[in-house]
Amino acid sequence: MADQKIPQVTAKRLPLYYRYLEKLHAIGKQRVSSAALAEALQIDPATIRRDFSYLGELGKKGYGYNVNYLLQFLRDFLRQDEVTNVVLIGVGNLGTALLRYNFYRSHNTKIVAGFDIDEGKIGMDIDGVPVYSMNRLKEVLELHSVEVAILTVPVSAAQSTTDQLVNAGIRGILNFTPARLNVPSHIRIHHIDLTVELQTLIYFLKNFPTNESKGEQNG
Amino acid sequence: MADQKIPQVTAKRLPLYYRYLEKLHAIGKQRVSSAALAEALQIDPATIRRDFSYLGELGKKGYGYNVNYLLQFLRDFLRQDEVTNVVLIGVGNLGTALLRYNFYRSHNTKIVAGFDIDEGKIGMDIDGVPVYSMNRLKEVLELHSVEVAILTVPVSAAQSTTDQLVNAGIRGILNFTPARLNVPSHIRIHHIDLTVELQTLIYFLKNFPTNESKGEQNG
DNA sequence: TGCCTTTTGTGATGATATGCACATATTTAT
DNA sequence: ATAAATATGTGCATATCATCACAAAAGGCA
Ligand SMILES: NC(=O)c1ccc[n+]([C@@H]2O[C@H](COP(=O)([O-])OP(=O)(O)OC[C@H]3O[C@@H](n4cnc5c(N)ncnc54)[C@H](O)[C@@H]3O)[C@@H](O)[C@H]2O)c1
Ligand SMILES: NC(=O)c1ccc[n+]([C@@H]2O[C@H](COP(=O)([O-])OP(=O)(O)OC[C@H]3O[C@@H](n4cnc5c(N)ncnc54)[C@H](O)[C@@H]3O)[C@@H](O)[C@H]2O)c1
Repeated sequence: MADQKIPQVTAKRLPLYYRYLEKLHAIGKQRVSSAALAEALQIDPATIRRDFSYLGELGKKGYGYNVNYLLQFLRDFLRQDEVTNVVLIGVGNLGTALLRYNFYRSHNTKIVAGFDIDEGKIGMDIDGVPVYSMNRLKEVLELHSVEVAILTVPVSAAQSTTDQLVNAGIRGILNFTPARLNVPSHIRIHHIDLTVELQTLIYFLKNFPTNESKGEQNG
Repeated sequence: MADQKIPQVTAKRLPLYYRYLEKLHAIGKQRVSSAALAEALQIDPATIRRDFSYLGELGKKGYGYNVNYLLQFLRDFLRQDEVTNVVLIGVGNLGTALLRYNFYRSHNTKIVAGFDIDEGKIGMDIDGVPVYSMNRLKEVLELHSVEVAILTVPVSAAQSTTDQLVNAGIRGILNFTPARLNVPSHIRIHHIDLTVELQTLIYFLKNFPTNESKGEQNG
């Protein structure tokens, strides 16, 4: 498979394409061109074609892309029909919001459990997701075959919690804390630093008041 | 000023440096090398030196960087002593979490108001931040000189809300909805798509089980 | 003082990503 | 059937970043 060759930026755009194709499918659209996708997603059409070209020759010249075919292809490629179970550590302000949202409704990802050290939270059920004590971490991860954790604890608890996660066999962490986590090299970490995002936006506004440059890739 | 020449990625890392320097300052550290910063922030030391070099010659050979000096320099450069007022549209799950967090405690950014259409929410006070009806948008933006909005409404309301924001004179939007917003070219938008972040993490885990590659820059 | 060590700032190179521009293939209309 | 219109896939130029590697400068120690 072409997997090994896909640029990181492309991998980040594929879910975007997938989501939009679902929408097109839902309204009965049969075909779509890179130009139409470009318009809707605000990505250059050549970039879109290049992205798809990494996966194979998915389109037809003079026609464009068949929505059903492309959708199905991406579904397989992104393994959208396998449900991935994840857990969330730190059921506070942000953690609760993410739990409530859950990603399952529209996606293939499901938060199956929350964890906290606050006795008041342990035992709660948030929109169907149970909150456990941290000492049940390993047990629950194994039960649900969980390999990915969302980390929304206070920054002071970030490293110790991460150590516990690594110990319990996690492989990937989506880190919302500002901490730079130390982990063995086989663990993958993605950082989402909302404070930095906000500050960066403000920085650009203050320093490039008349913004002609294209927006960068965010999220 | 060197402003015009700073790469986007550097601009995103500056707040990171600033935050860590504050920490060093707090524990009384006087000097720091790019190697030490690299270790703590998990960024290549050459990248750090290059980043600083865009701002001037801030270090001294054989010595490193003076923490106080660098901190003060970045404070000025990032205008960390000017408070930037922002508003938040859509006081739901995510919006409430962001409001509660607020960025003011440790940063120069303050959410001064929330907005919603839900009658049950209008008039509320969330940790000191009032929630207004959407028809008071222009008035409140002007009162507090707000130019930046955080958007956390349902995706269905994203474009119409954006139009209202643009109309009311906003210049930058931090967009948490999955919608690709259409705005005049002078408006700057940063997207934070949490679903895509999670999916991308999972994609990389599934496809590169033994991850040797460095993690990319995320937020 | 003089020598060795440390560490910067940056030229050079390599890696990754974007987007133009067009040959090519296919559709659509007449 | 033929021509015109459409839209892909990709070579190539350009842009943006990351990192190596080292001369040069400054510190620190004997
Ligand atoms: N809330 C936001 O909008 C926001 C924005 C930017 C960054 N963040 C970051 O996200 C993280 C969470 O923020 P928050 O506002 O939800 O904080 P919070 O205090 O509301 O929630 C933290 C939760 O973690 C739990 N916790 C504490 N120590 C723990 C431990 N050792 N193990 C397990 N659980 C533990 C607490 O009981 C609490 O429920 C913080 O690191 C914060 O910096 C949050
Ligand atoms: N909650 C999450 O963790 C999460 C994760 C990923 C993405 N998102 C995105 O963030 C957005 C908000 O998510 P949420 O879970 O907080 O939703 P939510 O339904 O809890 O909150 C949305 C809020 O917006 C208000 N609102 C609706 N229409 C409005 C309008 N026209 N003008 C002003 N306010 C309006 C609603 O009254 C509600 O208070 C959504 O677009 C969602 O896709 C949320």
